[in-house]
Amino acid sequence: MRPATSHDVARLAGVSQPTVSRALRDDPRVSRDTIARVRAAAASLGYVPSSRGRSLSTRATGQVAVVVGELDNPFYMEALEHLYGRLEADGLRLVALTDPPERSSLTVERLLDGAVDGAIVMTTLLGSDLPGQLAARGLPTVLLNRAIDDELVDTVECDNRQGAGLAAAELLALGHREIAAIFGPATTSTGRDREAAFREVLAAGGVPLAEARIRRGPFTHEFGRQALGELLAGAPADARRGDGAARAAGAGSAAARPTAVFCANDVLAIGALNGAKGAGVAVPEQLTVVGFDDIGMAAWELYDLSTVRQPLAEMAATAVRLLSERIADPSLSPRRQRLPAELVRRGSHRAAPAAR
Amino acid sequence: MRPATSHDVARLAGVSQPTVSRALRDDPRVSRDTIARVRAAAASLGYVPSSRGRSLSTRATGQVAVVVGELDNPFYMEALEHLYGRLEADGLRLVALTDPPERSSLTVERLLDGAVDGAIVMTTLLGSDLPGQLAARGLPTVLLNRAIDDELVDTVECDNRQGAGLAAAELLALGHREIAAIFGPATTSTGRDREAAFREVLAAGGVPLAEARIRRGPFTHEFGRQALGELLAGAPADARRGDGAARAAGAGSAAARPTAVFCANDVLAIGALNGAKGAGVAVPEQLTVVGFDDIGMAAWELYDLSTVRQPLAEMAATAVRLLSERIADPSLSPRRQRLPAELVRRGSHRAAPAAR
DNA sequence: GCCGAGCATACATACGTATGCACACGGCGT
DNA sequence: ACGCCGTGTGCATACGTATGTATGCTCGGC
Repeated sequence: MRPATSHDVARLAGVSQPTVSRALRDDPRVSRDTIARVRAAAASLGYVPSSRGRSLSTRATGQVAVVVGELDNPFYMEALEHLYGRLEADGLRLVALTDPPERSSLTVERLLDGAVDGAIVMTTLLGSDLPGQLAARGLPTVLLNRAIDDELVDTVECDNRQGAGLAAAELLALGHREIAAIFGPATTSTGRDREAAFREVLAAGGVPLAEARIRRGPFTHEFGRQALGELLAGAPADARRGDGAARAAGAGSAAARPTAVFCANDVLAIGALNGAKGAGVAVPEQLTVVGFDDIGMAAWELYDLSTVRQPLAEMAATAVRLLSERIADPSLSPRRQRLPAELVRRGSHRAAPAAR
Repeated sequence: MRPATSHDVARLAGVSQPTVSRALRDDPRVSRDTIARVRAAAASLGYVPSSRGRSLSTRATGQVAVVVGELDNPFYMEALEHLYGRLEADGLRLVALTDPPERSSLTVERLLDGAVDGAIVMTTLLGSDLPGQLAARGLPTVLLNRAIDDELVDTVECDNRQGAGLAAAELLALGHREIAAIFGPATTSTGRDREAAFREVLAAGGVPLAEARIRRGPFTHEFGRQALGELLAGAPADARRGDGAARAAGAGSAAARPTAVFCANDVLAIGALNGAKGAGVAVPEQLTVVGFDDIGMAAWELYDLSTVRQPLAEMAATAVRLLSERIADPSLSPRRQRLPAELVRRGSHRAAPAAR
């Protein structure tokens, strides 16, 4: 019992297959009468048009790939949620794709095999040639939340430098001098830009960030948790996980315990909050924590995380708009949109203990 | 500049299109020589086989739909993660689909339009006819984590009754007598089964659950948060959100504050933990909280949630195995797998204050 | 009564790949 | 020298839909 095709419907309704195709799309050239007959036949056979046949014929799929990192990262999930709604409003379907770096060639193939009309990529690394490859092959592509230095494709991000500057200024204004930071990978534009701006504003305020007060690693909960433990223990910057000797040696050279820590995203910050709880350090009484993104969880009572809000809904809307425009007209030259960030003051930060 | 097709490759390599098709799949009937020539031509053109053309011809797509609820629910995300890996091992691709109940007809069409070879459905409601429809149309389907009463399709779930019984027994053993519960929707098998077993075991232990101590609602963080607030305030069971009069009246008839609350899943439990923090009630000193699922977040220090562990990795593996088997042989009769749950004792529960 | 206009439908074909089958070629055995 | 077989390739076609074009029909106008 194979699924019914438009030919089956045509036979039952006593018309030709093309007429079925037109009737179901309410083509004005088909008479009311025939439309009704075709619809009845289709319903009685439980006919569902084949998406493969259709897309083969029209060269369009109505699907858009969204390339994200780990699926269990709430930031990506919120982004997907926003994108889903926006794409749907444009009649497009979202296909989520994760991008394991070790086989990005597979990802490229999957994007270029005709299964999607366009791509929104959220995992771009700074040196990645994926955007270039996609653009060269004519696949409409938008980078979201991550940028590359070349202007090859459309890009939507928030102003990471401005946002990180807000966090730094807030810490300075609250009198913090013993400041630490958990940054993201330097291979990403978000990691690089947030770090650079945060350090610049601190330095301009006369409180340069010491290397020993910096941890740099993946945007994961576990790294935030571990990094905060190291910072509290005063482990030196070059102490790597599992290197017990270096860590022990570093403990002796510990500077004063930081009174504030900036985390380059909320996932790291929430990891840090959990790490603080594990280390018995009270937030905000003993430690100020500030994140970046303002994911939904940040507002939950147990975190109550002060953070730099990224306008994710607008960013998603913009990304979808740029993509739709480019699908409609692939010859557009690359555009870049940068939206402003905003500081959200909640309960995880307060004035430094020593501040007068 | 349109993407290259196998015809283009054939022309360049000086062979016929079918030979290209065979050469790229390393068909033994094609000579080493020709394979090399075809590969070179394909590479130089940047040829990527069209998934549409291929699937139209083979009637298979290598794609499996996974129907989940809200994307921001960490339980679904973890499930997707597990499923993704297992499907990949079987050479299958995962396509995530959310299922807005108000247009489940759209979901059905999307599943039957030939874009996927099978479906894993995690959102089934008890009375849903979606599984039946899919099965009737011959789409290999597996229900995961949710069951329906009819044996129409393959089903994989954990033993929700046994698991909820473990939680109830633990609370009784710890001397809790003032017990409350936040249950899931009665329209789901998980909601129904966990509630029924929890109540049965409590009743058998001589501590029947009072209706006023029960809240029943969606499996969301927000509902868990709100429900815990109501339970702490002693709001009556029939007090509905926004019904201020009923709530005020109920406050007078409040029984003793509960010493323990069971939540039908971890998302609700974490909502409850946040609600408790918001209400200034300490966990576990003043309130024991037990969840269900053991999602990754449950182990984070700030939650440290005691919960009933669902063997999600095994469930996912089983679901994929059943689906693969059914894709290979659609005539199999429906099977049902039920895996045991396990109590995970962490810091969110302890003996009742009054327990001797 | 004939012709043109306009409407409804059918015919032919394209989209890109996979596969059953036929066919050409060369080597070997007798 | 002839026929057989195995090997490598091409030919024809199928998959399901959409669309450009041709065709048949009806109706109105003169």
